[in-house]
Amino acid sequence: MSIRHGLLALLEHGPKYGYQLRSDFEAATGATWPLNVGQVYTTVARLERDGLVQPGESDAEGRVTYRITEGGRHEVTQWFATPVARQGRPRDELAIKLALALTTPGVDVHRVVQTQRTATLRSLQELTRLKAHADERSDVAWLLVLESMIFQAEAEIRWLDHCETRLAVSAPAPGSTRPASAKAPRRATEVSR
Amino acid sequence: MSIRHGLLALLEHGPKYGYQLRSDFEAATGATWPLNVGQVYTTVARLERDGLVQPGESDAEGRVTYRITEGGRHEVTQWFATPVARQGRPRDELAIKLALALTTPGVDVHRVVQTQRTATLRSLQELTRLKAHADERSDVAWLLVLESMIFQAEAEIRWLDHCETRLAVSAPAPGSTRPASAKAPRRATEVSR
DNA sequence: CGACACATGTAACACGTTACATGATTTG
DNA sequence: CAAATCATGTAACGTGTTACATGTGTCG
Repeated sequence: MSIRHGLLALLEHGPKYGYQLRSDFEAATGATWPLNVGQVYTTVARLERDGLVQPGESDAEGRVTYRITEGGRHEVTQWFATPVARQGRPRDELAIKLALALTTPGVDVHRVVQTQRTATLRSLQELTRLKAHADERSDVAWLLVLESMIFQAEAEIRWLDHCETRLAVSAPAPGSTRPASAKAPRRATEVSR
Repeated sequence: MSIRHGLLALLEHGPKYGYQLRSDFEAATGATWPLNVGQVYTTVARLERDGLVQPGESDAEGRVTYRITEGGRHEVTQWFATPVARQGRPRDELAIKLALALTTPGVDVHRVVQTQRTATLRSLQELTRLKAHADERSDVAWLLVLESMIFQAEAEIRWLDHCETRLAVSAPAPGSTRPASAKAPRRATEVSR
């Protein structure tokens, strides 16, 4: 429901038209998650269906605008007042993957963890680079989003390392390929920042 | 795609029937995310449609089992070998909410942050309680999932605190309601563990 | 017997997402 | 002029999710 509410919140600034909603949304979230234009129209249509927005007059250049309704305003207020619940969140694919990797025959858990760790670390570096870029332009919204992702990525790496130590205890020697090196799992290696 | 792949991975243990898949999935992920039985059947039907599973013979008690195919096995291998990409993940609702709260008129960002912080902290405590419970039973899979959520919750709280300090700088006095108290935002207050 | 868990499905819907069709306007 | 961007929409699909219908077996 992120897009739905996001667009709705944007409409509290005043009536907007489709394309504008898209660019505003991307601006507000720092273009971190690109948003297909078509989706704006489908989403707004659904919002209209639910009575949360109304078609407004065409603007000066003849573009179709949408206006938020009383119900829409209420919905937004509600949205901001309600914390995001952990239960309401989508299942964490990574956690599921690792949990299942443990019990699935023929799966090298260590390998899975390391693959993910590398990928996450890489994305963390990329994020840090972007953050520097956002710092210059002092784009607060973008900064917040980026930092959120950075914090998450760091937590993920910590968790992966934690998993390795835990697995190292319960499954000492991972079978075939491994020349008895690399005893302690690579440590968190905090990236610059 | 978590459920899809999850069920598929479970089928690598051998043929299973619907109800069994559900309980096994919940067992593997520690019942953290309850899974509606109906969904197992819809999902398995889609897997069959895509040629990743095949209906097997009925088992001793006459229950309809499903068997994983070669293609299915390949898919699972692929799944475990491919890291979960940040781009592929669903949009982070909390980040979006906060980013939009910044620019939406009439929204008390401080309040939003605090509300979320309280909720997250509460859920963190609940998670810690559950972890103790999982520790006793030494249920590794469940432990991993729980710890994943704990790490995430902690990161979220850190981030929220970070947001507050950042906001405190750019918006010193939040307008009307506030008797000039509470200068420094509540600190991270690491929970026991 | 009645309630409850087991077991299998189906129908319907929500949201997110992409691909495509169609114009108008701008710009190299 | 041609290409790109702006702008609006639609059609179709995918997964996740719930609610319901149905039947069997078990247990108090």
